[in-house]
Amino acid sequence: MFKDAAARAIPQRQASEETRRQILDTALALFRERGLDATTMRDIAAGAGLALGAAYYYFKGKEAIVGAYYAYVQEEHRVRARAAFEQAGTLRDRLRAALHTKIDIMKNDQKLLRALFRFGGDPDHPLSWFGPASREQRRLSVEVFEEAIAGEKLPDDVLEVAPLLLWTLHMGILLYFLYDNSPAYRRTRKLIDAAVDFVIDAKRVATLPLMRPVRRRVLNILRDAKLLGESESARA
Amino acid sequence: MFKDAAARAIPQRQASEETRRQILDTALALFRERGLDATTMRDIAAGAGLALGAAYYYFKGKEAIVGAYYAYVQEEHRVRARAAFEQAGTLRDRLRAALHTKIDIMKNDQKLLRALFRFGGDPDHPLSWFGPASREQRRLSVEVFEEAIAGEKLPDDVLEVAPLLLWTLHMGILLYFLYDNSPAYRRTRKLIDAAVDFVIDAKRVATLPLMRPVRRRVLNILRDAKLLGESESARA
DNA sequence: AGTAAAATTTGAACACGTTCAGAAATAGAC
DNA sequence: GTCTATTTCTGAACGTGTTCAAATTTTACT
Repeated sequence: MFKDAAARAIPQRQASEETRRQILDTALALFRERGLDATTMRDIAAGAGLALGAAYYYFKGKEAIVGAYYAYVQEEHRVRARAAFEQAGTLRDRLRAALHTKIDIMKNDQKLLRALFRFGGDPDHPLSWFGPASREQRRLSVEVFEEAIAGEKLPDDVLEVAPLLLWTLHMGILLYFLYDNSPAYRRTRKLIDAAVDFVIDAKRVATLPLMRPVRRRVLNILRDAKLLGESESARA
Repeated sequence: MFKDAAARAIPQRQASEETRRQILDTALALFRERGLDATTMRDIAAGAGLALGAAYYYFKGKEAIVGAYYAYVQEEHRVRARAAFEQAGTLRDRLRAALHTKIDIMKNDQKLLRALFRFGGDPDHPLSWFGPASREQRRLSVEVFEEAIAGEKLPDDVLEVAPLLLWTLHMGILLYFLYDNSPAYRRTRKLIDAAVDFVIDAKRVATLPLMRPVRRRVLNILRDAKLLGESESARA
């Protein structure tokens, strides 16, 4: 039948990967130009010089193309944020970089992102924000914020929730970005800076020893809600 | 041509409103049974004993039917929350009531709600969460939380943001509800109770005179982001 | 009752996303 | 070079949401 799974996973034709790219590039160009809904699979196939069916050979469907874009955004965010972290010394700089780089990547794709957000609420959908299907993508996204606060001296319990909270903030800012129609998304940029300043202050207050009981309460809420995995300090 | 606008607004046929109801009820029954996507407009029309086109005479499209359900949820929430407010004395009781009644209304429609959430991210969509098209619905929804805290003695600035913050919390809980697969949505119920307790505590801290500068900063962020309308205390 | 206008209903038609049976092109073995 | 299996590609076909011109029913008025 076939040699083995590993060998079979490698594309036999070098042209294959190129064709896939061609379809993806054509699709994204059309999405940006006319929007997701106004771009038909027939348009995409024609633009890539192929028949309709060929597009479905490379992508399971229209949403899968959007999914490929999403994966690109995450990977690019990782790369750019890390590069920025090399230069940025203070926590403020690192948090700003983590958020601004994300907007940098998506700044030309507001319409596309709006369409992507459609699938967020449905846990069973492969492109949901919190569902099991996008678990890996989410992990990578949270990891960026883990790295952003990596050098900080923080109590254990804060270390445990901080990345999740920052990721949530980041999702909120993304949502704001979707609705932002100010030139060059200046309002989103300002919101990021203001939000980061607020986070810095909140950190100062939240890490006071006095606040330990409050932190424990928040942790317990999140754990009961299964929003946070179990951990050592669970039975306190 | 016709008498006048007022007379014309009244349905000529009493049967008309009944037919509309019939379509809506059939649609919702099918949505609950098979889900939104698996239910076709042809199914709905057939179930209501009509031809396909008739369904489009009463509803602009499939999404409009979902929109009608959404409007029902809001109205029902208003009614139930107010009834509960009559009985509930403490702020804790009132906030709990405001949130629990909402879940009560939607508890059989998780799948439908997931489909509704699809449109939330797109500002141009009539069913978006924050867009101009759903402004009125949103106002009604925020109003419930205004009423929940109506009797409280609160500083002006807190009064200004509190309903918006509570509404945001409520949206977050809704999102959690969408993903909750615990029996009888017990996790969502627990989260509501815990979140309300947290809000009560947060209120206690946030209303301290000491916290006034912090409150002003938050207010300024929200105003700069246009998430809050301008007001008297804007130039402080 | 008769008539015209309006409201309601019909079902064919359109463009879309997706599927699929098979055709064409290519790779690998001999 | 020939043959076979695999990859790649084609385009017709299906079911969908939506539109629309036309048919039918009801209302309003004389």
